[in-house]
Amino acid sequence: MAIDHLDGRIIVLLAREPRIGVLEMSRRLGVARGTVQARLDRLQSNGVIRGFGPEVDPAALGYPVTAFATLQIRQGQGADVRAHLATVPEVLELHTTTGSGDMLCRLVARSNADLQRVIDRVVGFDGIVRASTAIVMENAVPLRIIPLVEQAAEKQERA
Amino acid sequence: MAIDHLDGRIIVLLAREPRIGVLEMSRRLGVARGTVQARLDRLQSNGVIRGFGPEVDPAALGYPVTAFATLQIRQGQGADVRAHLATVPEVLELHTTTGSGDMLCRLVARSNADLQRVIDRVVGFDGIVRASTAIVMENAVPLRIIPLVEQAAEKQERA
DNA sequence: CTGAGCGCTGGGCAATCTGTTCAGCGCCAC
DNA sequence: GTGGCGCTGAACAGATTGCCCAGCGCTCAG
Repeated sequence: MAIDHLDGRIIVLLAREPRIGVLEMSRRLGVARGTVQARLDRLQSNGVIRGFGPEVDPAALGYPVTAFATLQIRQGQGADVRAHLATVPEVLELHTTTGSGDMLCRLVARSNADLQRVIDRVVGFDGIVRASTAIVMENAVPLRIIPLVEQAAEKQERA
Repeated sequence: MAIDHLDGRIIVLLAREPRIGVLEMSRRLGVARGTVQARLDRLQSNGVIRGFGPEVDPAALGYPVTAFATLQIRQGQGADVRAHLATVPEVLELHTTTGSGDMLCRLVARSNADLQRVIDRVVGFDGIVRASTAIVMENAVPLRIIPLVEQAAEKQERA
């Protein structure tokens, strides 16, 4: 659960050059290959590293428009709404939250016009009372993890 | 830019079993290795596949709390705010949006109490007028791409 | 103090995969 | 009909992987 400095360097290195391989990593980090291998195994079984899935760019797939929708759900319909949204491919992510809304979801669409279709499909379900949508204009900070990893690694100079 | 059915199968396969390797993929898909290799190269240079960075779980790093904050920015301070937020490790993602707020960011924290510290740091900056935060209770649909890839692949039975 | 457990090192092994190249073949457009 | 393009099936050397081992230093419990 806690990661030390070496773990941090492994993750950062991996994030910067994913195709790098254990051998090359051990060379760069100046440790034995077995060590890197053991650390990686541990990080993966710990769940710190979930996997190495391909990062697909929706824009390159023809879905350049991203939006966030805040949904208000009718009492007791949460499970149904979740199931409904899970069937919509354009829903990339869904969270239930505290606050003014009840759920927050990330959507993509082929165009602003197409976004209307997606939203209609999302909210065209009985349990959803209201939806408020914010279209993303610029992704100022793309999803990142390195700074957090570095911070976590520093705090834990060996668990 | 457009992907066909084979591209879709490659991506889906890769998403399900990231460690699979080109050779094994070609076996499973029933095509020649060179074909898979060429497709992969194309997908990557197209930008459809950005990379294969490790997926790190913030919760396993000691940051189990996720929240979304909607920020209102003082006119003309956008760039400064972006730069400020980029320096906060707990800010995993930042978008500028249309709608009631001006920016939407994803935050993580070590606890609900720690979230207060993070928010203070985020909003403790001159250009930010107001922040409204929603704490994530459940990640009903984790960030996913497969359904979208499948849809994109079906629409394009060979570009 | 002593012994056990643990992590890292440095080495070695066979098996596998990668990057790359080649010729052949079907298909489409010009 | 000819060229371009994509896929196949094969080959090659080079590199990497998964796995195992003995040795060594450190920490902790007895």
